[in-house]
Amino acid sequence: MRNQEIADRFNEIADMLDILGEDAFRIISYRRAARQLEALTEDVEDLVRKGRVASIPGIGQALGEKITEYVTTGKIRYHEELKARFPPGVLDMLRVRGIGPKKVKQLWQELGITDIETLRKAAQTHRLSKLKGFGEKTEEKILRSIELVKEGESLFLLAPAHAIAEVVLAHLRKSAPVGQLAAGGSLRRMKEIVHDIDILATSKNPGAVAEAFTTMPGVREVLASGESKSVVLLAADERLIQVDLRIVEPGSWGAALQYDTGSKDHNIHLRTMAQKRGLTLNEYGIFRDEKKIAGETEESVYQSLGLHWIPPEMREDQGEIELAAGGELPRLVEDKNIRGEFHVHTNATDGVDPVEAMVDRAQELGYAYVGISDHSVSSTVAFGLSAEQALARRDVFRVMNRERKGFSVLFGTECDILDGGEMDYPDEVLKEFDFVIGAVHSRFTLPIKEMTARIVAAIRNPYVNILAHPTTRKIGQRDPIQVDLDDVYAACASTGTAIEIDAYPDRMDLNGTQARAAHNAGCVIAVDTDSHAKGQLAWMHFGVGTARRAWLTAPDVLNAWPLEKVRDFLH
DNA sequence: GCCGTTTTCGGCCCGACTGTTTTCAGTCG
Repeated sequence: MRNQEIADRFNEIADMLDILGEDAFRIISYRRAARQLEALTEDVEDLVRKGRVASIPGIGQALGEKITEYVTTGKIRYHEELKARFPPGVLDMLRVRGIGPKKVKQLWQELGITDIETLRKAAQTHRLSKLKGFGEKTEEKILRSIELVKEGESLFLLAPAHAIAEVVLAHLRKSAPVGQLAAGGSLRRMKEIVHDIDILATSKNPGAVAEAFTTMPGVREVLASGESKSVVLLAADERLIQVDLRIVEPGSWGAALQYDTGSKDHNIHLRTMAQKRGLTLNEYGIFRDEKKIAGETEESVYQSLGLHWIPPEMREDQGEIELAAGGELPRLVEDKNIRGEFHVHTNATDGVDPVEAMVDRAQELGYAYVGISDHSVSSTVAFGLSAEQALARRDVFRVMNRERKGFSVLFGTECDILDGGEMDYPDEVLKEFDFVIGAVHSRFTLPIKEMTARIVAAIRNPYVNILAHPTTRKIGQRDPIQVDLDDVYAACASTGTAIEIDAYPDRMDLNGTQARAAHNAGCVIAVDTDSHAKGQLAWMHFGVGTARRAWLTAPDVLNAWPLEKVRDFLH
């Protein structure tokens, strides 16, 4: 998959054209194409082979040719030519908050400043204030922003970001005169990575809400503060996360929530639709000639455009608006549809809680069944069990099943897939389990052909029921393995092997885009938490959110099935 | 640079906050 590489180059081209002061709409086209490539479910190389790149929205003749050029030659000549005109470091300056393309151009051409370090020194010695449009405050702001750039790119996992948002919401509910209150943005769309937190409130006294917001505990920097919008940097998990607050009148709640939730492309699509109908859509409502015709609820906004309400997780402009227009939106899986899960560890291997505690929690969550799947022998760092140790636990499961009326505990294993695709336990051991999860935990750097063959071989093992965390990525720590996911999906579909959305926060593997492709290839999806402690079973909410980003319905999700049907599938 | 039940040319989503300006450009989302 080279989608991201091409997206990065398109974004760089856009940055460079921006600094050069080229036509703004051309720049928008590059950025939009980059976003489309990042969200694409298919491998762009496949599309090139099939001559279908121009089928991607926002990709026409010129960008299609550049994509084809990159796929065939590994570079884009236009990108290289542009880049040769820029000293190294110039584009980095865009990462400093408050510095945009116009200021970069001024700094570079009028003062010869071409990197962040020189910029810092120039600000300290007040050389910047000589420039038109720069003043004392701008210098101070630049110095502070450079410090913040060093505190790391803000990349937050969904689960912790969700927890931070809950704290902010609780604070505002307690200490500010708010009416309605919610988090929007990519958090509400359940993206596995979020860069900031968007909070939306209604209030009759916006000033007081903004005051409570900008002075709440943990605020390190107030970046903006006005009657309708405030932005702060909040210290959380030993880093800084940007939190935006927007305050509107109750009558604009729905329009503002819709606006704040995004995605950007989804919103642009809606606004274009509104425009064609002679309407204006903004965060305050839908207007016909200055007269507001909708906006109090999200439903009213969508309805006035002839659309059904679209679940936030689907709002990526990937065809959901067309479905909503035809009344053909899928009925997405919900938390309450989940009847159990399969990927749960205990203190028999690397979990912290005993099996009884994990099962208790599963019952408290209202599940009908839970599968316990501790590690196999080769996972030495996870204290994997020998075949004898694993099978010796069967009696414990028999007792639990006798004692717990109306609840079933399934006896499983998360069995390593070894280098050549053979399983870590022999078949005569695997057949003793109620279910087997296959997983790669070693040799992550195999070349794509070997890795694909290895995983497909495991999928073809008749005792393997579920493929766990298929790409083995750990967000921010380990890249995904090189594997042909299309081959993996095809193998899973043809053998009746489920494929997993592992909802462990730094895995989220498959992610929504991939799970949608797996589903389209005919795979059954299992949503699991990979819990290593009882509190982690609650992460199912984020797994379900990811399943919803994949447009899955309850019948598409293995653990939303009744137990009898699950047993049939496992057999 | 893209795109088309008003268009193959002439449009392109819409608004808030800041700082440096005397009415607005730049930045950000």
